Amino acid sequence: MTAVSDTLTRSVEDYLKAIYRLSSDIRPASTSEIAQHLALAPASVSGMIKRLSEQGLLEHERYRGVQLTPEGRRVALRMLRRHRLIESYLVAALGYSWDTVHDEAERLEHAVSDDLVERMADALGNPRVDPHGDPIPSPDGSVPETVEVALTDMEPGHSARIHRVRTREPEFLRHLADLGLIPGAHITLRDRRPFLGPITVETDQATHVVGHELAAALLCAEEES
Amino acid sequence: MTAVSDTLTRSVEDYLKAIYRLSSDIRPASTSEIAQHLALAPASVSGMIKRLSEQGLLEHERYRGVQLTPEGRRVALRMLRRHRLIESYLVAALGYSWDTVHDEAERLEHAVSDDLVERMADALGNPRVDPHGDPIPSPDGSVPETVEVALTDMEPGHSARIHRVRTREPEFLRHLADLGLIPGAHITLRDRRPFLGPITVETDQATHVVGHELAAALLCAEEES
DNA sequence: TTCTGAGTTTAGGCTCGCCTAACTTATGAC
DNA sequence: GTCATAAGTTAGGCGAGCCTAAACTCAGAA
Repeated sequence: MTAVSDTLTRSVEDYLKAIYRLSSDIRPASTSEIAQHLALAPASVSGMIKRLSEQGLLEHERYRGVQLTPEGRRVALRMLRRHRLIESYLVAALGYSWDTVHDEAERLEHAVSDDLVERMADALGNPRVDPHGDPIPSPDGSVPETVEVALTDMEPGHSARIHRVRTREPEFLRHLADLGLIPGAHITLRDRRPFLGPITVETDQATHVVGHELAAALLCAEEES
Repeated sequence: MTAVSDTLTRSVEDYLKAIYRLSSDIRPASTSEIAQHLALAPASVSGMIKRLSEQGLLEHERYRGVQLTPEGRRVALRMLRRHRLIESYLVAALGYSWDTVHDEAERLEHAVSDDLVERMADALGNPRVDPHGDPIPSPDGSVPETVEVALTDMEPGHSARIHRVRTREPEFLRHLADLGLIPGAHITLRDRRPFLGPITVETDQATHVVGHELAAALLCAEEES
């Protein structure tokens, strides 16, 4: 068996990850979006798209954008599993904080073997989410669906549990950790000012006023109050 | 500060490691040796040697061979530290056996950050040797000197402690582990047949007869008997 | 319906790191 | 001292992956 994933370069893996993130079943990813995401010139992306669609990793409709094929999605999910498990391992086993793991994982995800990834998973007891609350795809590529609502879309008075944090900015992450606004925390929305105004949120420890941008990064599961 | 080591490719790191291994203060590494070691065509090595000597990482005397400059040696030792610490970590923390860690470390050594390497070192209590008994260079690049003699060069009746194992062949390593011939083991040479004949060696548990090739891979520190 | 501009693709060029083929150098046998 | 040969180097080529500049497409405004 010679799986496609055996011969992929680091670059290709990054393209597929980016396209996975930027596209959906109903919306293809555009050349310029991908270029932006990877910090490359659009022309470079066009070239790579051509190669990858010839390899059967994505579908390309000229001037319209790209979607992953099942094979391409398989690769992307494999990278996502690696990335999130590596982040989890670095935090749990080597004392990294959640605002510093991203770059390290970004490099390691291309270098680790499947064996090592699964050993890390076992050592952690096969976690289902990473330190930011993002779900870890299973080895066969399934991702649990969850219903989440941004803190900015909740109604005042409602309670919820923080599920995921949608930023990777170290400053944001450190600030959120300082306030106790981390995955698993129980919160109640107290006030929401209009026009992207600040949000007042109560944790089990304290009450904080946070900016709209920060609140929008917090994805929550609402609870009966 | 922009250290040279910030911009090196995986390939360059491998060349420097190979040259470190193949050369000494008195003997330069030859083009064909390096090519052999890296499984490349000699012409490719010639090309890379040119680039690396222009970068100040090695000294090249045409048709004579290459030596590392202090800067080149610094890079090589940094890679060696990484490699050996990664091997140590994988064995100690993730249950790898000493015959399977090499390939994994070979890829990871190019991807880890200095920070991660030092965290692994700390987690292990800053070991001085790796699972094969090879010394781990310190962060500043110093390598402890040790006096070692191959089992094939010892006199019958003499006792010793196994320091290092000079092979990476998984089959050899597994076999040695089965016999208890691992770093730290106390042994006594019982018999040595001439003409590269078999060696009889006694451990604390048993007595084994091993082939010359295997015995030559065992580097020992002799002890008073 | 035509035109314009944003977005996309093509054309051509570059470096890295490898290759093979052809040439050059050093060395040791005679 | 000459010369055959092994070792090393140069020349030229290729794919990956990036770039800039130029050409093309599509969609929305006039």
